[in-house]
Amino acid sequence: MSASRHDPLSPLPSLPEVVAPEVVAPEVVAPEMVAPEVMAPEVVAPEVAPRVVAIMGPTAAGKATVGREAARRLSLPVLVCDSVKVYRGLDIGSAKPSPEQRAQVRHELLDLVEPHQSFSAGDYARRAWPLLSGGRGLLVGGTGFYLRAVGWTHSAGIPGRERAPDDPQRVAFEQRWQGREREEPGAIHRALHAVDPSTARSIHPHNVVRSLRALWLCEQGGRPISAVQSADPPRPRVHLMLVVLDPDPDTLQARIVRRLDHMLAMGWLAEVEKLREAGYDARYKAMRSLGYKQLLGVVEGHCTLHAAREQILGATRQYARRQRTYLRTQLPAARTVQVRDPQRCPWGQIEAFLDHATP
RNA sequence: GCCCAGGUAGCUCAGUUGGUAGAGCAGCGGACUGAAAAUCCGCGUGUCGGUGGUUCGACUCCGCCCCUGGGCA
Repeated sequence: MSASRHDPLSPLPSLPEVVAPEVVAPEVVAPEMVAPEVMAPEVVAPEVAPRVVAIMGPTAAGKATVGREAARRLSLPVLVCDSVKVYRGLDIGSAKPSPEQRAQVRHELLDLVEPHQSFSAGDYARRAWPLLSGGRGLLVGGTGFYLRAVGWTHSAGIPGRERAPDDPQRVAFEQRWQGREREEPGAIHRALHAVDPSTARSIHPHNVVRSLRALWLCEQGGRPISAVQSADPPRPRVHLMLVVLDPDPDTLQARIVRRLDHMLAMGWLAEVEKLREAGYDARYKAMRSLGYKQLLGVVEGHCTLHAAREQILGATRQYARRQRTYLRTQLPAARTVQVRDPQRCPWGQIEAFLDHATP
């Protein structure tokens, strides 16, 4: 079971905290054991892996404020880890830092692409790695999946993984299969089961997005993706300290409501109108982000602003819950601390972690 | 005051000829290998408005009362 948490090979490992120079890291695969194209080119030896503090947490937890304070204390730029803030023009709804805040503290990994462009976790990781070359890094954001892409190598050597979602060949492949799925529901998952039973078993048959993704990877790799993955399991590439901002539920709910109303007062709806006038509608993934999708409905006259506000609130709570689950279960950092009160961040621990073993 | 239509899960509503209830949304939990603010999965005891009656048995039939719409005065 490649993607199953029951497979002992599958859980993400984290780097050992102390690495003596003579110890050979178990994660580093001997070159003669694998074909060159399967080797992850970016594998780093543990002793030179960057030390990264990631301030993560559910939406509206107050990450940005803590992140800026951390940046000042640690003299590091904020590397924003957020899958919506990478889009230009999605400013108010994604709660991007203001120009004043950007003038005070350096922010990176914002405004990387236009809303019609595709952008993946891999793209994000490739942009983030050069910014860690100093050996220390501060990531701040809510997209755990992007942090995972930065912190661990994944499935090196699969040709398809480098192809963007809007690659013509990939688009043709997906359209062909989606057509078949419409005629014959379940066709994609059955096809996946035929070529890669163990991956198919780890994906629910109704999850067409992931089934299709896996099928594409099998097709591109010319063999089951589960085989590729077990030959090349994830390896940690940074020393990660995870600081999870996790306010109590009532506080978070109140903050979510307050922040949404603030965004609306700042002109979020006008921002969506402007984007739509520029041709960006629900066809584009960026515009299906939380809140943008609902406000697009208002702009197009399908629903009232009042109704959209209620829907956004509900969707935001659900999203916050998913974030908390992800951070709790999917990111085995070398060290994890939970912070209930953003005023009481363990700065001493964070500084000690960053300084430890830094050349 | 009279007539009609309703009162069932937090909300909107189903409930066939009587056998003590179930959908959607909300809520809660979970999965996650470069589409992740996406995608997907799981979780349903609620004085069936109240009360008296008919019945072996009432959300269901009958009486009275209360509440909410609409209509007539």
